[in-house]
Amino acid sequence: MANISDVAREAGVSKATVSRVINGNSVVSEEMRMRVTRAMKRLNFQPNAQARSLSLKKSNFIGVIVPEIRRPFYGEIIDGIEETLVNAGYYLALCSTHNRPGHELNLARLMRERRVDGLIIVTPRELDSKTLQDLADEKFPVTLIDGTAKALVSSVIIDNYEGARVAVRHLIKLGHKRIGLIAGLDTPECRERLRGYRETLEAANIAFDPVLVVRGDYLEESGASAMEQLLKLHEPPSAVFATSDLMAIGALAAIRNHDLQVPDDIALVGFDDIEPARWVTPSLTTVRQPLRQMGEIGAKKMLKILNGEEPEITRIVLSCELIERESTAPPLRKYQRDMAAWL
Amino acid sequence: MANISDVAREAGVSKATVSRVINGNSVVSEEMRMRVTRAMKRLNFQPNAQARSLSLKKSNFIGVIVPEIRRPFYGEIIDGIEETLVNAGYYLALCSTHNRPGHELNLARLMRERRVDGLIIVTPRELDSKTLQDLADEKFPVTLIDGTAKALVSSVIIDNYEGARVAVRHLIKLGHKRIGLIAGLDTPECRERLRGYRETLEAANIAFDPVLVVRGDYLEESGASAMEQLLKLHEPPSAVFATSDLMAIGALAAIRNHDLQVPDDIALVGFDDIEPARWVTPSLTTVRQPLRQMGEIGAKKMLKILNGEEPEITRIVLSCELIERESTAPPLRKYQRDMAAWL
DNA sequence: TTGTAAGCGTTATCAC
DNA sequence: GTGATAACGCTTACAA
Repeated sequence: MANISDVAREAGVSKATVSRVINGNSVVSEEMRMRVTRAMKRLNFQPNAQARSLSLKKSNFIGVIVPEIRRPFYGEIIDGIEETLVNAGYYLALCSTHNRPGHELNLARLMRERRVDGLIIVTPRELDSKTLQDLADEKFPVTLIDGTAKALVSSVIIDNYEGARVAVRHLIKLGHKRIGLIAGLDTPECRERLRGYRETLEAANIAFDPVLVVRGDYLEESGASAMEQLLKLHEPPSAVFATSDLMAIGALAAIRNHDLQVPDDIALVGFDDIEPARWVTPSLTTVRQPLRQMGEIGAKKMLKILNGEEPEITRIVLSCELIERESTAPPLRKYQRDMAAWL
Repeated sequence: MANISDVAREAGVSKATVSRVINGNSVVSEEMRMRVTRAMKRLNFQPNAQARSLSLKKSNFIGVIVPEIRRPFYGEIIDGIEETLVNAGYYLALCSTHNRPGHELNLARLMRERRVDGLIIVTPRELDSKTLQDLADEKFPVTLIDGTAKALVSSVIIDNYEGARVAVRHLIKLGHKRIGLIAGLDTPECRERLRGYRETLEAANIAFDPVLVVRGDYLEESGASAMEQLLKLHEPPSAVFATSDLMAIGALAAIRNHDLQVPDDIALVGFDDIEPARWVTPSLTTVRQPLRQMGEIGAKKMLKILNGEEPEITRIVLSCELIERESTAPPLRKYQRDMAAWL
């Protein structure tokens, strides 16, 4: 493949002139410009962005690290990042930890060697401070999406506490008093949701009952087995708040296996609002996370740091929104059953 | 950040020696190795992979171009690609066309300037030959997943004809005679599925009725409106084959809106077997595409080309598998209704 | 076994 | 305006 020297020779000018024509920032005479342009055409010249990066000390690549690519939850975030970065002339170096905890930081080092200009890490976990702090100390731009770290890096998260409150408040308002919680991985995010759950109950004078709290791993299967546990209870809940839609979908299946109905026998609220939440029957009432927007905001923050506009560390907290669908209703049936018994 | 020269100075050796220690291929005396290693530690040296690439004329980046990242269909493929490539020491430069037809080739040029070592293009469409052929002519490694092109590049696709046959045969075997088709975009892939549909019907002596074929765009909404059209027919189908799960899910909603039941009033078969196919009610009978595997195989082919093992152009055709779930059944109800009328 | 020096393909700083 | 020339940070003949 032709390079600048080839073009320079072909056009009978210096490399410097060719470079000026390519970048179009310096002044070049019209004649030179034509000669160079024509030579580039003839040789089918394509500039080597890699060499350019070496000289400029800027690769225009941003490393993006996610736990998993295929999960729509992350796909949505990545899509938001991608669109924002590409529009600004950056490229994505994407890699996945395949859910290995702590692997983010290995990948971060690798990406760093690749000389990415910055790093966007998407994770539900709390990251070990050391490596991250090293990066921060070197003034290397890092942005965290969905995760937390003690290190001084910018982050975009949602208000998990408030998200949980909204969900539980909704159930309480419908008349539920015995409300189960299917929690996710033991992450700061989920602890916040647990706190939201607990405090909302207590604010409504409903005693917190640890037996109603079961832990899953955010995925479908764990939702099903958590629900199984709740159904085995002496006094099962009339409503359940699952801290991910996937777990809610699993719970739905478990409930159905017991020949019970959602929402009449058990009301169900999810979290995330991934697309399939609309597709299941009954469609899921859930707490929407602005996933795509989280990606966009994280990417925009990165761009600002890269442009030197806003080097300060920010912690952006987005709020969630309750999406009411068919999986929640007042605890009707039970009353009806009781009433039927009275008559 | 420290570079090789810094390390060389710190260790009191030449750059060449440092380089040798880093790459570990040449023989270096134990003493030198120690001195260099210690110097690297002291300076917290991280080699610049970019400069290395420039020298080696090899970036270890593979460009991956997809229509959309968030859609599980592509997510699954990307995940397969990612795992395979990362295990082989490569990195992904990912970008999305955001479904703009033809945009693949612009991105291909951009990635090429970035000096990626190869390009994996995921697309349902037939690509314009010219640009692709240019790349092929330059011996630039390109692999196509799911798409086709007249140009001479390797590709991984599924047997769409056979996939459609399997689906339609299943419906015929159940006793359906009036079978609708919700087709996707007008791509070679979908034309094959249409052909499979048509020829399977004809092989069973069922006349092909163009009124039963409606076109969608593979997405949910289009499936719903296509189904609406089919339901408006004077004589609606008793079974429908949708060429994507997303369209099948849309169709499901439309059917339900008309107070009809799946599978009793209308049986439904999808295509793809994305995760949500299992989650909807009734769960979808569908034709499984080995998505992850397609990504893996495409990536492996790329690795082989890169290693010079298998430069020939191959066209790998994977077969699909029918996954029977709850959305298909014999056209029972109708018979029952007719029988009821007789009594 | 180690060092010297040229090269990878750009950009940027100087002169002219 | 244009052209030498020195970086950028690494690898690799070739020499010693």
